[in-house]
Amino acid sequence: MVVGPTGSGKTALAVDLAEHFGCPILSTDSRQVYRGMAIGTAQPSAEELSRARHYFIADRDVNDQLTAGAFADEALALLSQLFASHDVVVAVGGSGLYIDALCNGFDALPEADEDLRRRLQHRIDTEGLESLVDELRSLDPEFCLSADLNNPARVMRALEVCLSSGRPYSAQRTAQPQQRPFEIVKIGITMPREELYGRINGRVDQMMADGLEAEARALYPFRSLNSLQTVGYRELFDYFDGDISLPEAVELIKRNSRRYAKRQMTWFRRDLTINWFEKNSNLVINFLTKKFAE
RNA sequence: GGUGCCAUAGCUCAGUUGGUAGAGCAAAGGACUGAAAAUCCUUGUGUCCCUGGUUCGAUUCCCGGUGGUACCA
Repeated sequence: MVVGPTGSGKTALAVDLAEHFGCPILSTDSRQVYRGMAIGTAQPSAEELSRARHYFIADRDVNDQLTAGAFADEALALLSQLFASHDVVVAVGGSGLYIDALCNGFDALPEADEDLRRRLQHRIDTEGLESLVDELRSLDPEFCLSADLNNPARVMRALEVCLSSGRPYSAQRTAQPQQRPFEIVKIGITMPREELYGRINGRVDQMMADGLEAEARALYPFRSLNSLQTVGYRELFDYFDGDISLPEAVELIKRNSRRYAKRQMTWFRRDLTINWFEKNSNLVINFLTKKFAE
């Protein structure tokens, strides 16, 4: 499994590994799964796609929302098939929660409930977040002790679980990693911050040259979908609305990509099972070959 | 060339009636169990342009310099 911040060169490394080990690639990216977002999400190029069989790349409509839990279920089912004919499968992507769901699994909590979420969101808009926090405090006081009660997404999810299961959220969380029927070796790509930011900025310019604006224009009607809450599109939607200029939108895409990369690094840094490498396919291949021989 | 104005955090600037300073943005650190490229939390020491003077004490006042800017020539 290859991880690392956006723009670090995960895709290229994954293709090299897949080619060397003669295996398919499973993407663990929450946005590259959608069709019509090839440029903005930096999906693998046609050339890269031809060098290895890819899964979870551009294989669903933007309306067909994938969530972390559903992804893990689908990916596990797929992996059990793939491992029937392959000793190795390369997974690659930067979505920390998706990776966690796949590697460690989630506790048996209720899934997202769209209707309930709409109602809760409406209450936040009309009564304020504090109203939900008060209710959550009565249903799950323990969770409120350690939770980030300023975070609407967290409060809503916790309340959603309490309401739809009838039990406190905190009582249903075990933080117990689940066993997987395969061994996971995590490879992380790292490089100096300055170099990474330079790559990210350059890649955004390249995306614009490749036609990101037209791609975003085509997705504009779907802007409210979760799949379009994505760096590279939201900023251009604001430009289409006339709220900002095109140069401003491009600058914001660069800044938000940098911030995204930083959040990814924060996430990955605490995973002590990751083996970190500078971007160099041969070193990684040597490392893995030795590892697999054990 | 002359005159006025400006010079403070990476950037844009505020401020100190003389007691070494603070906002926004950028940036950094962190959190994360079915929205996760989402969402949220925390963090401000900087030769206050340089030399000299006045003063117990100057980033602040004064002389000179340098750079920028506007107007006049």
